[in-house]
Amino acid sequence: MAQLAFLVHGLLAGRAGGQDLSVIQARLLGVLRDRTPTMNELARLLGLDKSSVTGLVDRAERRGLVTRAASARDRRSTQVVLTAAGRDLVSAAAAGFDADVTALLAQLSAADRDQLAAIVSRLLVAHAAAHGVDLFADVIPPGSPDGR
Amino acid sequence: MAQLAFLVHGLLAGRAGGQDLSVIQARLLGVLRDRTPTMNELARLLGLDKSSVTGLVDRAERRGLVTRAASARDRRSTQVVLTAAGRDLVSAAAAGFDADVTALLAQLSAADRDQLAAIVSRLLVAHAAAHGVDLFADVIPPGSPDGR
DNA sequence: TATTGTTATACTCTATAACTATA
DNA sequence: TATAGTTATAGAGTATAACAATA
Repeated sequence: MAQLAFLVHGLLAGRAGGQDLSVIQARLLGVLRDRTPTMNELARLLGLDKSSVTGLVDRAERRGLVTRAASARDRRSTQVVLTAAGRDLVSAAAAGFDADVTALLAQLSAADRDQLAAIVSRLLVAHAAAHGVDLFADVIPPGSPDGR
Repeated sequence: MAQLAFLVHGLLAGRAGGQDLSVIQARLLGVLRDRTPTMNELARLLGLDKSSVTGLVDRAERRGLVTRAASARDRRSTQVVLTAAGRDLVSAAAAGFDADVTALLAQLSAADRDQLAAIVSRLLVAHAAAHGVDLFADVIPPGSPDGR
């Protein structure tokens, strides 16, 4: 299991790196694909301290991948928004990662592939049920909106 | 697959962190459990630049987890050796990780567990065969000498 | 000349603590 | 007072380039 985890993690890191992104930068952009959270929410989503998020967003903004926008409702808050360039980058990384996983699974028989998908799905559901509810709903790594 | 990879990776990071180890420090100690490689070999095993390994070993040595020993055959070389304290630490982390994986898999039926083990094993073998030979033999994360 | 390891340097990533502005 | 975000600071982890010692 650990070997598999390292392998898949390595595929992700490789595809992120192909776009000159670290894994955490890729996760940041991935989270922003369907949300415009505040800095605080981003810290919770990524499991980081808010000061870490400041630096993370600073570097992404410097590269033109995200922008900060003033919040309308609370003048203390800042919303982080993905730019078109950022969206292109994360989409390319996600597509590559999906292709990698597909290629990896292609080495199994169709029956094995189906079995694996079913068992892994049961495992994740059981784990989510055993621990808090949506442990995963908000921490989806880029390239896996469909759970693949 | 990505969710599972993140989950297992998180278990590993948590158990390493429980011993005040980063994942890379845990991998360093894990690699040293059955080897006394040179700095150069360590760089290859961990996939890092040799200058990165210098810093990694410096910090581990400062904590008394590893020692540097002059190589007998080549006076340019340094061999890195796990101390008793380092061995205790990595063993504790490995045992905890194994327990976590066992607990995770316990949520599946025995039949699913067997199926999963068989399929993952086939997947890793197929991947290793498709890419260079022992891609994994030398990059075993701590806690998984048995591939579990 | 080539190789082993370290050093100098620079950057990313992370956290804690102190601070500013707003609520 | 409490919260949102930034800044100051410190440290781990990483790489590139230059270096010393040895082969």
